Amino acid sequence: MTEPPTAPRRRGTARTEELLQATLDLAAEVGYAGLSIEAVGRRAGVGKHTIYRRWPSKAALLLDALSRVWTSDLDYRDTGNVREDLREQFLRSGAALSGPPIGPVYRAVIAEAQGDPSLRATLHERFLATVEQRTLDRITRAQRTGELTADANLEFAAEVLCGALYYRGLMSNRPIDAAAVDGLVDMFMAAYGTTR
Amino acid sequence: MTEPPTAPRRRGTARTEELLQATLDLAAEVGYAGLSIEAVGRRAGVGKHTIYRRWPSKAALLLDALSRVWTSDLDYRDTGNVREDLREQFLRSGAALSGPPIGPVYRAVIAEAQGDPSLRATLHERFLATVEQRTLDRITRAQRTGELTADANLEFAAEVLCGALYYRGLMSNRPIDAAAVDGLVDMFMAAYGTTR
DNA sequence: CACTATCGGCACGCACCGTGCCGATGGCAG
DNA sequence: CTGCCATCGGCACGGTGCGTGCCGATAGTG
Repeated sequence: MTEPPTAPRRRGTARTEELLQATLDLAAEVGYAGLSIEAVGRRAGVGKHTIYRRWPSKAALLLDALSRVWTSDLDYRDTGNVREDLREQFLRSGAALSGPPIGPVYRAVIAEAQGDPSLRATLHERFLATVEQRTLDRITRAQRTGELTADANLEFAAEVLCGALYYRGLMSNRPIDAAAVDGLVDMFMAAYGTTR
Repeated sequence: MTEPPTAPRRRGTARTEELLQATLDLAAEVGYAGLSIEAVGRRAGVGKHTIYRRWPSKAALLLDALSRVWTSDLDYRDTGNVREDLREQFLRSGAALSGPPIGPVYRAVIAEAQGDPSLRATLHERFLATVEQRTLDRITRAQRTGELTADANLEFAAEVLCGALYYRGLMSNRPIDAAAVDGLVDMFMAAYGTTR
């Protein structure tokens, strides 16, 4: 993503990796509060200019840092049981969302996005839409295997599932625990499941 | 709320109202970007101290300003048809969330809340929990009239409904249009509706 | 009429953003 | 090996906003 494979590979590339890692470390240590460009620069022993040469804004840096640790939490399992796969995935995503470094960085991106519609669009495209898509893929497979009804509108269902999860994790202050995930998945399965 | 009926009614009370209104006006005019304490003070012709004597932080001011225009959008109708009542209410809430002054102020509160867990709790108690409760009330009535199945877990359902709505309105950049609301309500009714 | 709380105005210290300029450093071409 | 030049870290600047402190002016109260 941030690193073109055939780039001229000057010493800048290594610094880029260090800066992204420093951002994540900082998020893990001091949380959202300390996630400023200056703080990242201080921690990495780097002038601000070195950061601004790579990312046009604080939000861009945070987005890149987020994508560094985010993708690993997106792979749904496929055991043949949708209910269990969704449950397991939601619990895993919920735990990742709640803790460092993903939680603080995600929160920082959301805070930045509130004042910038284009950033909000980018956030949605790069992360939320991806999560929705993976969810849609999984439940579409379930529909094909007969676990879900054929006439279900799964596109909106995927958005509702992810939306409810992120709402609880990032806007509400309640934990994404087993009870919450069960309530969510139960409603989904009650709506579109074939095994009553 | 902010104005006790039997307050000693010094000149301070009138200023409080003016300041809340100035905050809302500012949100409607310049949006999220201009929502700073200093800007509110400038607009109202008021020293910052006059604001800080009333609210301990920027977030507290925004919360009070929000509750000034928020309550009017919470009254569900009860026509005897849950699906239609939910639909109508979600479309109305969605429109309110998208435009000024509620939209910008809400976004500002959310941005502030990302860095302050206690503020996040307050936001949830004062607004999100209220919305969920009203929704729960409405669908509980529907359950009693037989429109919804008796064994449905409506508490989580209410959270899912509101969560999906707020997710779309505040985190995603997609509009809360009829298609989205229909998809949401359809899933809910498919899960717990009795009229198949 | 005097008293006192509140007022608007101004300034401060702090933090951060984003930019400009500097001399130093290190990788690459010749 | 050597010289070149992009990138580097360091520093300073102007701008904005937060939250606080101090000032003299003002307006309600006793």
